[in-house]
Amino acid sequence: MPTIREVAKRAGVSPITVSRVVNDSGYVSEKTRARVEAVIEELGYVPNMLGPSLRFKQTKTLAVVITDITNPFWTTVTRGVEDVAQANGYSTILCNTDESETKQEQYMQMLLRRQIDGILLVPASSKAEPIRMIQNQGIPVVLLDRQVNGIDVDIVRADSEEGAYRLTQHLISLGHQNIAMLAGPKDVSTSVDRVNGYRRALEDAALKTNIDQIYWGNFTQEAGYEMARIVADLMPRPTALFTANNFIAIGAILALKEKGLRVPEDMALVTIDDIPPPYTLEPFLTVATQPAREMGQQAAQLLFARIKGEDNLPCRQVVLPTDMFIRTSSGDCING
Amino acid sequence: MPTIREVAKRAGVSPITVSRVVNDSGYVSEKTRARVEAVIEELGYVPNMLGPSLRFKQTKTLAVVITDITNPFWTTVTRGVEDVAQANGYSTILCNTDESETKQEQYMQMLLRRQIDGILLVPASSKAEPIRMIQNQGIPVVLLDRQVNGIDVDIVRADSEEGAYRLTQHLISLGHQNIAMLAGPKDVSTSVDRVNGYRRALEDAALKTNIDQIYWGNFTQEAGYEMARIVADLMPRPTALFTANNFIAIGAILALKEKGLRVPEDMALVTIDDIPPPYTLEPFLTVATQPAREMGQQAAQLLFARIKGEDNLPCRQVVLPTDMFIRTSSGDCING
DNA sequence: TGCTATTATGGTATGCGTATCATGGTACAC
DNA sequence: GTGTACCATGATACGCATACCATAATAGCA
Repeated sequence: MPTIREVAKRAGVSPITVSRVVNDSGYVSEKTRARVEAVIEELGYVPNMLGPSLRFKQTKTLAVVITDITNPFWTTVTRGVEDVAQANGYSTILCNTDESETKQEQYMQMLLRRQIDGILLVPASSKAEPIRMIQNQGIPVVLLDRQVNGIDVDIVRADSEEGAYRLTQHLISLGHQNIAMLAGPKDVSTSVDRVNGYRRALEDAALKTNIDQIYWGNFTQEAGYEMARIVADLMPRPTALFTANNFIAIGAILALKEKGLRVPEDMALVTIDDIPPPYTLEPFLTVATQPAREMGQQAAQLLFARIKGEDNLPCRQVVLPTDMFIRTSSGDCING
Repeated sequence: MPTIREVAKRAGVSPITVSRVVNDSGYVSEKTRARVEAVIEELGYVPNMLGPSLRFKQTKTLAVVITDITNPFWTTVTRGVEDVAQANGYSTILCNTDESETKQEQYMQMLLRRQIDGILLVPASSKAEPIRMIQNQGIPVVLLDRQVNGIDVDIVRADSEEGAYRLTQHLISLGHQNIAMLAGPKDVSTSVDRVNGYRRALEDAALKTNIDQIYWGNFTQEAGYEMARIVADLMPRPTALFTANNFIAIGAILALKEKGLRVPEDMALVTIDDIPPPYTLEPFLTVATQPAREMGQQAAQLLFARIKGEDNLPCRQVVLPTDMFIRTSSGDCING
């Protein structure tokens, strides 16, 4: 690995001249440029970023910290981030917390040591402290998808509340009066938002919201399975299910099937988040989807605004609309 | 962002003493340690890795370069890499090439500039040149999943040939004599391996391999759809399909359905790679799966061996067995 | 007491690219 | 000839943590 000095020596110029050739900055005569470029080629010189990074305190690196790297939703968000990062000459480091606070904390330490320029974070917990810690270090942060109370911070998220509202409204418009909600965790903002949207739709339709119709669980297939088994045995049994994400939906459908209940004939079903297209034989879920890639892009843009010095602006909240697709799982009008 | 010097000053010691406290190395009296730790806490000091990275030419960072970040197979491989990296105190940078040689090249440049310690690469092309370039820079590389001819390099992959052999054999054992293969690209080694396994099984069973029964395409749903449409119209129509991966399988099933053909009644089907569990309502594909996480782990271990100085050892090839799951898509014995 | 081993601390040099400032040359106008 | 603008190149210093060597104090032992 030759250094700029070796290249300079061989080309008979000073290191700074090589630097100018490499970065296409300042004045260099054509003759010198050609000679230097020849030597660079010959030695296979690649500049070492660490020098300038150390000197000028910027690594041109962002971090994206997500909660599940095997979930295409998050990796699609990450691609959105990369779109913008690359356009700005930045690279991204991707970190996977598995929803663990401890892992998140470890990654934060690592990222700070690496002098990362900014962090895009899907919080693994609803605690403000870890985020405050980063801010105290002077590192810009933008939250993705999940809100955290008690802290002033930029955030980009989808309008879960509105998406849930519309899905619920759709079920109501089909004639459903008894709709159960299989929700995610109580301490994740998107989960709460979806419950709120569901509630608001019921209230607007003057259907009494029965608190017992809301089942708090997890964003997993297993949780969906367990919750749906309970709902299936209720008397009277709800005629429709609102599941808070795609994994819950799949778990729920499995449980219903076991109970001999068909979707949508015996139980209509709507959900947030689609099954990734390459894995579905036939899209059948009526869903509200979150614009993953755009979320990543917008979040990265917000982050760059901060990095480039808009420190004093008040924190912004970007809320993107969901897309709704009415398919077969919600069934037809039950009164028709 | 305080530096070690500021901490040292405030604690009334030299920077090197602070370093010893932080890294728990050398001798430090209990009294001094306590004082330094208090100051570290007070100032929120986080060591800057860039200094030592620059000085000692190691960044404690690996890169994983994959071809599709939204494919859970690759991200699971990545988790395997992380398992091992973390245990060794290394971080990983994840790069996504989208199967593009240009993107791969750009990422390589970036990684070299960052003085990455080693690279785990899923080659976006079968060309040896990009890999040789990295090796020339003295950076250890281990290939993942795909072989590249004409170059001496470590590789970790699954035994696609054997997996394909067993799947084909299974179809033959069920009585199928006319089995079509919907393959991936001709220039990706895993694709070729799978075709070879299929051929070998047919030969061993003394079934004439008809070259026209092999359809080369892409590892995508669209390709699977197109190829299956052709096969469905053949006269005589094959009684079984071997699809080279899960996306091709799904595309093929869709096409067959359109043609009014049921799986497995009218057409048996086997494939390599499963549909990720959280997205299947019911696993029904008869598959040979590749041990993604283990592949990542083994590859990372190989890489660390190189990083830690086993430079002169000959290149190794780790071939992991596939797991076979016989489910409903391959159907029952057609002669029974 | 004198010797070595152990404990505790610090000074200096190092790695790499480039911002900043400085130097000197050429070309052109007046 | 002088002044000005531009072109071309270089010297120096900087950022941070730590390996290496040096120093010094104390403890242990004959």
